[in-house]
Amino acid sequence: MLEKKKIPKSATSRLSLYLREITRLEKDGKEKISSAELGDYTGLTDAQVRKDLSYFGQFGISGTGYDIPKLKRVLREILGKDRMWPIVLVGTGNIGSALLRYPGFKSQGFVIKEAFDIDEKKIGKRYGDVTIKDIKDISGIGSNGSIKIAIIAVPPDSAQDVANTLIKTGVKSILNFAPVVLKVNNDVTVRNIDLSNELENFSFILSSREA
Amino acid sequence: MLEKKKIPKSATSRLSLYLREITRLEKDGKEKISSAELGDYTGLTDAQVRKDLSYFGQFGISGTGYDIPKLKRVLREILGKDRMWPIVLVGTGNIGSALLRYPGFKSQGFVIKEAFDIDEKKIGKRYGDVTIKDIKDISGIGSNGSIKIAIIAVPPDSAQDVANTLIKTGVKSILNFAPVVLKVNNDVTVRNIDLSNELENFSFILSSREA
DNA sequence: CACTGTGAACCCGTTCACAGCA
DNA sequence: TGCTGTGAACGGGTTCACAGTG
Repeated sequence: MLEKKKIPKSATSRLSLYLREITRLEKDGKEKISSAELGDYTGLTDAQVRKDLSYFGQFGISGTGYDIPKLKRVLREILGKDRMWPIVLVGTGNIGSALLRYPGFKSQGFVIKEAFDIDEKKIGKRYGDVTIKDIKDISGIGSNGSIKIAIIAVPPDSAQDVANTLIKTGVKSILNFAPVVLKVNNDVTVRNIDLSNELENFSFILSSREA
Repeated sequence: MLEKKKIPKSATSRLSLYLREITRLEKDGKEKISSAELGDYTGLTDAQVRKDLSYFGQFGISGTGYDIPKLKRVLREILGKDRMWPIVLVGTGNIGSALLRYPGFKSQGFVIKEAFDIDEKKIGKRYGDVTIKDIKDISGIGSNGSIKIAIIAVPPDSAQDVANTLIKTGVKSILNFAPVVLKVNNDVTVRNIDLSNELENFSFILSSREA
C-alpha cells in the first residue's frame, strides 16, 4: 500500500462520492461508465475524475471507460470498506442520540459499539444493541485498543477532555460535533462538523449579496 | 459592501472560528488579542489570521493586536449575525428532529421557523414553537420569500425534488444532509454534510496506515 | 519595540491538452 | 475512434518576510 505520488486529501473524499454513485448505478444494472459520465453524476469534471482515480492506479479501459463492478471493488478496498468499523460515541443528547438511531452508518460498515454519557438519566438506556454507559467507565474500551474511530457529541466545555481520554484508549480518528478546536497530536485525525459555522457561511453570503 | 480583493471562501469559514473564540474570550474578560494568540486558539498561523482579517479591512493596532469587542462587532457584522435568520427544515427523522431540538442554532441567530415532513405520523407534532406541516404545503412558505436558508434531512431519493421546491419558494442556501449531489443553479449555495463520507475518510486513513 | 498589513514567493490542487491504448 | 492516463500549465490560497505604525 505504498504511495508514490502525493494524493490530495480532497481526492479521497471524492472517492467516497464515486463509490456512492457507482454503487447506485450498479443496482440499476449499469456496467460501464466513462469519466465524463461519472463526473456528471458527481458534479465534477471528467479530468478530475480520471486524475483522482489515477492516484490509486489504472482502473479504466481506453475507449471504453471503467468497469463498474471492478471500480466498485477497488474503491471499497481503498476506502477500507470491506470490513466493519466499530465506533465509540460520547454524548447522547440531541445529536448523539440521533446518530445512535441513524441507520445510515451500519449500512456503510460503521457500527456504534459503545456509547457514553455523563447524565445519569441517560445511562442505562438502550438503543438497539447499545446500552449507554457512564462516561467514567470510558477508559475500559481501550483495554484491547480495538476502537479507532470516535464521535464526540458533548457540550464544548468537555470536548477536549473527552478527546484526550479517547485518545488514551487508542482512538485515532475523531468526528467532532462540539464547536471547539480540539488539540491533538498529528497521529490523530479530527474532522469537525460545525453546524453553526455552516449556517454562518450562508448568512455571510446572503447579507453581502443584499448590499 | 463592495469587495475589491478576492476573498477565498475558506477565509469566511475561518472568520466564524475567530468570532467564536473571541466571543468566548470576551466572556472571560479578555480585551486585546494578537494574531499569534488567536492563531493558537484556532489552530492556525498568525499570518493566516492577519491575512483573513485583512480581506475585510484593517481592524488591528500595530504593536498591540486587536481590540476584542471591536473585532467581535466587526465579525458579527461581516457574517450577518446581527439579525435572526429564519430557516425551513424538511425531513424530521432522526437527524431532522435532533436539529429541531438543538439549542445551538437559536443562540446563534438561526431559528427553524418551519418544518415539513411527508410522514402523517409526524405531521402535527410540535417542537417548541414549530409544528410539523405536510410537505405538500411547502410552497406556501415562499409567498413572501422571506426564508432564504433551508435544511434538507430527507432520504436521498427525494432530496432533489425537495431542493427544487425549496428553491422555487425563494431559498438560496441549502444545508444538505442527504447523501446525494444536488443540482442547483449557481445563485444557490449548497453545503453537504455527509456523515458516511466523513467516516470513510477515517477508514481510508486507518486502513492505509496498517499496511 | 511589538505587532499589523500586505506584496511577493511559494505550494499544491485543478484543469488542460495530448500521447497512447483498446 | 473514443476514452484513459498523465505531464505540464494554470490558478488560487497559504506562507513568508518585511516595511510601516502606534
